[in-house]
Amino acid sequence: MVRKTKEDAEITRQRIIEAARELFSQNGVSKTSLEKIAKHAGVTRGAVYWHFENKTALFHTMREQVFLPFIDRIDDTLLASASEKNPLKRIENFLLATIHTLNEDQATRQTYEVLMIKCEYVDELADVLQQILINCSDIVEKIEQVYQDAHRQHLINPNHSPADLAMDTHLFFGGLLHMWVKDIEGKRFRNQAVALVKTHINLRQK
Amino acid sequence: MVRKTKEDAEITRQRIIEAARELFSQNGVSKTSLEKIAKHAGVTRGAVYWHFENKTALFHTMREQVFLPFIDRIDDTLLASASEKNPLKRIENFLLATIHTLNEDQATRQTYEVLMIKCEYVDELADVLQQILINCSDIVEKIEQVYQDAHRQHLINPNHSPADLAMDTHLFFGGLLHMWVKDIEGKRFRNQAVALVKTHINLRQK
DNA sequence: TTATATACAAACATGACTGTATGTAAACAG
DNA sequence: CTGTTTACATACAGTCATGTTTGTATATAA
Repeated sequence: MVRKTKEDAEITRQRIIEAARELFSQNGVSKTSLEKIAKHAGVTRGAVYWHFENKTALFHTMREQVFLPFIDRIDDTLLASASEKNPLKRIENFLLATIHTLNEDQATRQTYEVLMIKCEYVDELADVLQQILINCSDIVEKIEQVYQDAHRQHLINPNHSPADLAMDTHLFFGGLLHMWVKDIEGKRFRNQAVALVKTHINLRQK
Repeated sequence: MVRKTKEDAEITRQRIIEAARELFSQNGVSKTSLEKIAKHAGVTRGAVYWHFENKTALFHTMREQVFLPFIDRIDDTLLASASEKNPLKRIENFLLATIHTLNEDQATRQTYEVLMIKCEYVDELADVLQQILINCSDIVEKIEQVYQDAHRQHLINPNHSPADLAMDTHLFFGGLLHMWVKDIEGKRFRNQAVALVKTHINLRQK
């Protein structure tokens, strides 16, 4: 039994990605060989090299599987004024939704772990950093729009510019995510992440 | 010429550490072999193994060379009320001093880079994360003390607890440092890091 | 029905890195 | 002045990862 149907092949491909994600998050990207990934996925390196050019390509695919859907969902929670009228609440909900996904979805959690503390951004991965920076800029812009809403509705201190608030919130949340991921035992940050977000938003209120 | 005096040996040791730091920050920890480090330091692997047990030990030494002095200096800028009376200014100065060191001192800059985006926290390095978390807790505590000062002096909104403000500031700064390091071209964050710090502190003022 | 492309497994070739063991000349202690 | 230790350089052994090539059974298209 060698040749599989297209559906079977797709399943194999997914298995390889999952295996890579798990092993990356357990042992780091560099210390995870394609041999180990293949074995963990129940195939040989032949299969891995068939579906992916090399380990770097696998890494990119793993990242995209979590981040492309994430980017798509941003507008829903952040900019959808239909569901939540209060702009500050919308920002809060956006941040809380991310925390919630991290708590509930193992794939997302593992991927964040790999991206933040279990890979080295050099050579082929160096340009991922630029991608991340661009993504961040986009998010900051969107948060700024929501703060402008809040400004117009006189919900926040008029002395503070929406741009400054947005950047400050973004940096806060970046820091929080990093601490969340680093706090593997979960006793210092993970269990109080929600409270920290609410506090941060509360600091904006007049 | 083989045997060196103690001073010569210490110079060799320092050269090896410097070489490691530079190569780590260029190519990442995993892709930097002890052979390359030795060559870059003008010695052979024999010298490296004489001075350090292995690459992990070298990594720890590199980290400590930057962080032990950093921890020592914290109290000077942050808690020394003699030099700066205004608590909010003291926090601002502390953050700005760190940015300043990053801008001026190449060793610090490279070490931060390695620690944040060019190493993988697995196996022997996993417990470095715990060290980092403990350090962070200490810093948050100290910042909280300063915010308490500010609270007593009625410099900040009395509704905000010093503990919340301290944690928020710490997370903000963690996020800022990460973006600072990732922004290698320096056009998105590095050049406006100082302004971002000042804005953050301004947000606290009544 | 058959030719071809697919989806892998298996084998091959190569190189790099680590750790250790050994050699050695000079510094240093007595 | 001599024995010992120091501060390395050199040589050796073993493991492991990568990329490529080849083999092959079968799905699929024509």
